[in-house]
Amino acid sequence: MHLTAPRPFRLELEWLQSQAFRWTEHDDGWCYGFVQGSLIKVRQSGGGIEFHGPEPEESLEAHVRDYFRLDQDPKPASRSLRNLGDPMPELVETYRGLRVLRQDPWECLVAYICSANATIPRVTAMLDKLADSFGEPHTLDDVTCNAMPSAEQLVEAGEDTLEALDLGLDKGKHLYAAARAVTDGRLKLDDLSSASYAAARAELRELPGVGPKVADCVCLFALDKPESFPIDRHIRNGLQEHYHEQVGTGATHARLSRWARDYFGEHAGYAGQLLFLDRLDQAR
DNA sequence: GACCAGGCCGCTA
DNA sequence: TAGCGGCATGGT
Repeated sequence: MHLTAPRPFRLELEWLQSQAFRWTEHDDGWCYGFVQGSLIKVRQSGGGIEFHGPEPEESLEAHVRDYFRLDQDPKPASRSLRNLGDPMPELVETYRGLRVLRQDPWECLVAYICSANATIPRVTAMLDKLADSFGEPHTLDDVTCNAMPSAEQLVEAGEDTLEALDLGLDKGKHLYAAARAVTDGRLKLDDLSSASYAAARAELRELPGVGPKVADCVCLFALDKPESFPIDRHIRNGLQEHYHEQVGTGATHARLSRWARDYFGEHAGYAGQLLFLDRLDQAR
C-alpha cells in the first residue's frame, strides 16, 4: 500500500535506527520492523512510503501514518530552526526529510532503559534478546522476527529470569520494575501523551533506571513532546561544538536542558536529533 | 588489556 | 545542588 506525505519526506534506515533500534534492511531493499504489534516492511516510494504487512493492510494504515508522522508538515519546524542560523540551515538540509517517529510508549521505554551506557548495536542486541526470549514470533514473506514482549510478558517471565539475561547495570531489574508499574496500573503510559511535558517526564523518572535522558527520549520519541531535548554525550559534544559561547563549559544537565528548550523552542527535539545524527556521521 | 558506550544512582561537601 | 566514581557487559 502506498502512503503519501507532505514533502520533504525521506526514509533512511540509519535515521530509523537512531530512534528505534530494531529496524533492519534486507537484500530486497525493504526495511522490516514492528508497528502497532505487527511486523511490516517499508520503503521509500516517491515522496512517501510503500508498506506491506499482514492482511488486511487497511487496518494498519492509520498506525503506519502515525508511526512515521506522515500527516505532519515538517516545514514549520525546519523553517523555524533555519532562522536560528548556523549550524541549523546546513543540518536541516543534510537531513532533509527526517521525521521524529511516534513509537509505542512501552517499547520505547524498554529500549531506552536498555540504552544506558551502551552502544547502539549493543542496545539492538539486548532488545533482540528480549524479543527472542519472551516475545511472539511474527512472519512476513520469508522473514520471521519476534515482537517486543509486553509488560505482562516481562512480569510473567519474572525478575530472576530477566536478571539472568545479563543485560548489565541492573537493567533486568529496571525492566521488571517498569513492567510491574505498568501491569499494576501505577504507570499509565498512554495517558502521558496528553499530559504536559513536565508531568510526563516527572512520572517516568519515578522508575528506577530512568533518569533525565531516558525520560526525555520517551517523551520525544513516543509521547508527543516535541519540545523534549534528550541530552547524551553526543548532544553535549554537539552543543559544545556549535554553541560553545552560549552554553559555556561545564554546564549541568538541567541547565543545558533549559537552555536548549529556550533556544530551539517548540521544535527542540528535532534540533537535537539533527545534532545527534551529525555527531554520529562525523564519527563515522 | 586498556578504553569506551544515546546514563543512572548514591555518596559526599 | 553540584561533583564524582562505581556500576555490568561487550566491542574495538
